Amino acid sequence: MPATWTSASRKPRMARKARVPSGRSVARRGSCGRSPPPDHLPRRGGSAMVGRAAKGSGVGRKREQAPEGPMATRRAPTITDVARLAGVAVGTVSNVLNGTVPVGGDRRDRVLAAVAQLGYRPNMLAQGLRRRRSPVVGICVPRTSVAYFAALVEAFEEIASDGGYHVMHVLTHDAAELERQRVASLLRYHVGGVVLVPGAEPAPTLDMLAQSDTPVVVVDRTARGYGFDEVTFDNRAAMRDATERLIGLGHRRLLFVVRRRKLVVTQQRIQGMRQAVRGSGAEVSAEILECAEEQELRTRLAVALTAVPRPTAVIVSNSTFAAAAMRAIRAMKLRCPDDVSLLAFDEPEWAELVSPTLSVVRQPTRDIARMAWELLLRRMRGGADQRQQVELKAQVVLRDSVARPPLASKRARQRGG
DNA sequence: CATAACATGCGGCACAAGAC
DNA sequence: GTCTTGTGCCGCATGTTATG
Repeated sequence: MPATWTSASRKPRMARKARVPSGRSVARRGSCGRSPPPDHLPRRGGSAMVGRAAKGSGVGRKREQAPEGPMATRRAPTITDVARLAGVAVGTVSNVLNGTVPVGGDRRDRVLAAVAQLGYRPNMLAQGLRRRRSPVVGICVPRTSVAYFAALVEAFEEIASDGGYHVMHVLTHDAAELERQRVASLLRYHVGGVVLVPGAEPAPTLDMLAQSDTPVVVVDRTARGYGFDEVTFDNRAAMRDATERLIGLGHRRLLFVVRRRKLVVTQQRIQGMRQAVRGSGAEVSAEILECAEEQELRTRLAVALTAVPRPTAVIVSNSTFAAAAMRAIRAMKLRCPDDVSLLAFDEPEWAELVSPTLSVVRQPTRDIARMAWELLLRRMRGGADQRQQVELKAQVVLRDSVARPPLASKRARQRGG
């Protein structure tokens, strides 16, 4: 059987073969023939029966013969129930609720009253089926413990919701296989589109998405060679700016703590850091420390900060690392920023609540979400032709956790008298 | 204009028929 | 008896068409 029947290929209902002794086939035939099936056979309702059911002819599905009211049948009320209670056609209910055709006066009031009385909520799966468009879009991010991803999901949900869509949200926990599984489950739900923040090894997931017809927008990290629309921010420039600001304050020993060195964004940040170091003309050491988890970071950062000479400024790649770094610095009885400065990519809500307040690279989260939504919507509506790549700017916000390094501030005090 | 009737969308499932 | 293939039902909301 073809996956889709076109109107040309679809068999007329009357012409369908009724198989005996298949009870359901007979029932179907009875329905199509517009005469009630024998009483001992199951009856199929369907909208064709609605008018007669609405008029109380007593012809309808078996379940329609159950006691009236949703509580009696323990199923969610359908548009048919609303129509029957209001004494109008199903199409009229649809027209009232969707405003497709104006329905006035008493009928409209009866429909709205029936909706309220039954607590009717349109079935989105059925709507999607009929409209050939899923009202749900998927967003897949590595984790929501990172403030940036949490904010991204929140902003995207808000924007998509304003557009009449719902968001199904999955997490990959930075594991390639989980990422593939989670995205596969989104595809099984036939979401209308997918926004993906890819992990370090996204090829299987991206291959799968490329083979599906689902519109995709890749966010935050690039996916070269796949032709997906992309929304990123300029990590290289952001890191270059941050590094230049630190060097400008007198820092000469920098430590960049990352979760995954392999990530494209991490590579870009490292490049930005090196560009700034080269451009400064000063003798600056810039080390990279790769830590998979927060506990590992606390241990290894403690080791790094006992080195002689120790780093004077630490840059971390996200908010959970920022919290772990603060703990490590405190545990070592070091002072931030007097002994070591701290700057984080990502701006958690607590950045301005802690002491010292946290310096950050602020990602344009809301703009990223809005742009991702616009691109996805364009793809879902079939209006997109060429691949779009949008790169937004991040902003370095220096607060109390960044200051001149110990030696530089001593010299500055001496110069100042 | 308002309404009723009908057709349609998709995929899982049950079932019949045929092949082995 | 088992497996494969093909057919049609079922769920539900809504767009389209015919009718009053």
